Amino acid sequence: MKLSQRGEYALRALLVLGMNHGPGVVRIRDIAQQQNIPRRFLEQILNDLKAAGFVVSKRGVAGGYRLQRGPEEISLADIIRHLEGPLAPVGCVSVNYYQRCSCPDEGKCAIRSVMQEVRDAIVGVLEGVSVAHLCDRVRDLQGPLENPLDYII
Amino acid sequence: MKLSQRGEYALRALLVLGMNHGPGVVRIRDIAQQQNIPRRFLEQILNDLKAAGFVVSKRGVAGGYRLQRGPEEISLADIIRHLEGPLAPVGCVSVNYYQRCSCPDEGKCAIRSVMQEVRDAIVGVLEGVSVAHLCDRVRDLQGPLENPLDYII
DNA sequence: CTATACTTGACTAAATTGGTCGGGATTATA
DNA sequence: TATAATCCCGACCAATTTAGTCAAGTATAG
Repeated sequence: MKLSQRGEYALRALLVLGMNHGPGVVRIRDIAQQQNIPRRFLEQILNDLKAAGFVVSKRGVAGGYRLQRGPEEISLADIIRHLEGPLAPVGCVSVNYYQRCSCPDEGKCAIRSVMQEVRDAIVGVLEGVSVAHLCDRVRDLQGPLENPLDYII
Repeated sequence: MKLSQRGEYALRALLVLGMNHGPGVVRIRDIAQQQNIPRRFLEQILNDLKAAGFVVSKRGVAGGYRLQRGPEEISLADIIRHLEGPLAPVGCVSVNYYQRCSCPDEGKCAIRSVMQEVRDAIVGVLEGVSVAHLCDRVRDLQGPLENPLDYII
């Protein structure tokens, strides 16, 4: 698993939406400014996240984005799988994006058995962290803030 | 961490060299045939592994390759780091290939803290497995063989 | 009506991936 | 010493991915 720039931007955007979760909606422009993400690129990314059902949008003047489900219900594993494809280091140990490899017998492939362990280790971490958890970490890491709107991500 | 085709070929080649470790030397051609790797491509890869000090070569008629150090002394982490760069999913949590990211304070970045855990999980597995361990796994997975030269990788 | 925001799809430059190829240097052995 | 086998080295190439940009369209609050 490797996180591309696009993937990192997506996580940051979702985290902002998580921190501001509620009935209202956050503008692309604000996310882009706060997180220093090229605006046009972020448009593309959020559009993709919308198509995938992670966020919903509202158009027009007071428009913007909001998480579709609650932040507790979105795991980093889900997000990254959608953005980057397999979490596993090789296709032949991926559960969601399995791809047979060229070795004659996968059951007896030593390299595969190690990669299996790597996959499990990665997935173990990422399945266990939701957007809500991420928000908690933001609060923990930053301690008590003077101005509660000053959080950094 | 994602393993490219090149990386997988390299691991397979090193595993073959591990299985045949001794004073002698193994020809590129044999490795390529046994593992179904394009010969010219494998030349390139082994050359790289040689420059990195994982293997040594002998030129001329009875030439070939052999591991430079003992198979117990080469960890998969070392190999993959050399072939693919950082094991970490993002540069800002990589120990050996650290790269500062754009967030204002890494110490307070929630995403980074998760990626740190992912990195540790990956490294934990790969540091713990050497080429010798891989060879053991090959033998374990394949059980008692009729012909001891018939092992598959 | 109009300014603001999201929407859609095309486009692009640069880097990475997965190789191929030609020819040169070295060496065991006949 | 000739020669065939083997490694060595650098250039080259096509396809894919990555990180964006851009233009023009659609919806909507005020």
